[in-house]
This record gives sequence, structure tokens and C-alpha cells, in this order.
Amino acid sequence: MDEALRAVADPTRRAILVLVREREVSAGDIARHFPDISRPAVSQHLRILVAAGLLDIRRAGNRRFYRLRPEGLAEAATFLKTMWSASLDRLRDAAERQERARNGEDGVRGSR
Amino acid sequence: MDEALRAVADPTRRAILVLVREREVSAGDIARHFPDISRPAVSQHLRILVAAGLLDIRRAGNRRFYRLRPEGLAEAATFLKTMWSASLDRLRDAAERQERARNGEDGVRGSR
DNA sequence: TAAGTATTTAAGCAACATCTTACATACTTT
DNA sequence: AAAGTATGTAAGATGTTGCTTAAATACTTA
Repeated sequence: MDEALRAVADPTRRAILVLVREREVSAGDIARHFPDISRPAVSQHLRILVAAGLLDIRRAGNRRFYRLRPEGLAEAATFLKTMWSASLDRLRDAAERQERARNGEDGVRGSR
Repeated sequence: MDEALRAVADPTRRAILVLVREREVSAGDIARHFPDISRPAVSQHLRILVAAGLLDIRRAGNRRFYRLRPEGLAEAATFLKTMWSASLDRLRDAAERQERARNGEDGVRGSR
């Protein structure tokens, strides 16, 4: 999961993921979507995404087709979602607690 | 979202998030959980997490209490979950397609 | 108000990430 | 087999990150 989250931290790599999430796309076609960076740079991003388990490769003749690999995303997505819901739970608790506090306390909880 | 995902890419910062996901924790208590790195290092991580919108601060006298901020996680979690489900959809489609392909094609699709 | 406690900010450095150019590999077509 | 096309690997320059120590800020207590 560590690798997956590090991989997803880069905006270029996220754009690549979006590009291949519906259908497989060849390395060249991917690179064409990023005119500002060289083909080798894209190739390196692809390597990192594959190593992180986020992409699958299919080699067909000359070309290599990349596509999203759901298993790779699962762990990372679950981590964030878990944190997110735990945080929401805590928020709800805090709201209740605050309501109770309105009666017995004055202003300790204010930020100022 | 860019900032949130970059923030979450670091393992120390993820550990901090886990630490404060249920209840608020003071900077000192957080730092105590990471004996291997200095207090200023932890403070810097906290700054990054706050800047990314992932943490809230409550200042109380001398101390500062940090806690998870669900809104900050929402975007990032949604991004990953969206990608993940899109990828699963594609997988299902591919399975169907492959079944159809068993009839009319020979072995182009194998990786070897 | 002086000393103590909790925490952050500043400055500098070492490690790592990302980009580029040049070269290598591997298939395809003539 | 030679030339062409698609892609990856290597090496090095540059920018960014994350750490450390030293100093500053902010609040508390004697």
C-alpha cells in the first residue's frame, strides 16, 4: 500500500491512471497525452505504477498496452475510506459532546 | 486533493493520522509516539497535514491538540474509490469480451 | 517578572524523485 | 538482413523532501 500511495501522489501518474481506467492504452498513446514531458519520463512513471501494482501490461507485438489494475487500488482506497469514516464518527460524537457541554461549561473549547 | 494525496504518501504522516483519528492528541503526545525522529520533524509533518486540510488544530493554553478532519480526506478517498470502481467495471467488461473471444480468436491476448 | 514547559520556525544538509539526452532492446516490414 | 517503429534503460542534472540542531515564540507557574 505504501508504494501505491506514493505512486498516486504524483499528478502525472494520476492523470495516467485516469487515462487507462476505462480501456487499455499503449505507451505511445499515453505519452502523446503529455506533450510537456519526454517519452522516457512517461515510461518511468509507467514502471512505477506497475511496480506499485496499479497497472497491468499486455504486450502485443511491438507495443505495450497498459490498463488499470483494481486490486492495486483497493488497499489504498480502503485505508483512506476507513480513516474518513472513523473521522466522521468522531465528528458526530463531538457534536453530541458539545451539546452537552453547552450546559455546564463556558468557553474553554473556543480557539481564541 | 493534490496536497492531501502528497501528504498521505508519507508513512510517518499516515501513522499520525491513525493516531488522531479517534480523539484529539497534543503535539507532544504525538511526538512521543515517534522516538526515532525529533520533535521538530513531527511538527513539520503536522504543518503539512494541516496545510493539506487533513487535520484540525485546537489550541488550549500551552498545548495544541490535533485531530483528523474528514472533509480533507473526502476528496482523496473519492478519487481512489472512483478509480477503483471504474477499474472493476472494466474488468467485468473484459471478462465478457474474453468469453466472446474464445470463439473467434486464437492466442493474441496471452502475455507470452 | 523570571524560569519553566510546549511547540514552532529557521537554516543547512543528505537522500530521494523526476526530468532530460543518449543508447539499447525488441518486434515488424520491406 | 536491413531499416523502421515502439518502447525501455542508463547516467547525470536539478529540484524537492525530510531530517537535524539551534533559536524563537507563546503560554504557565513560582
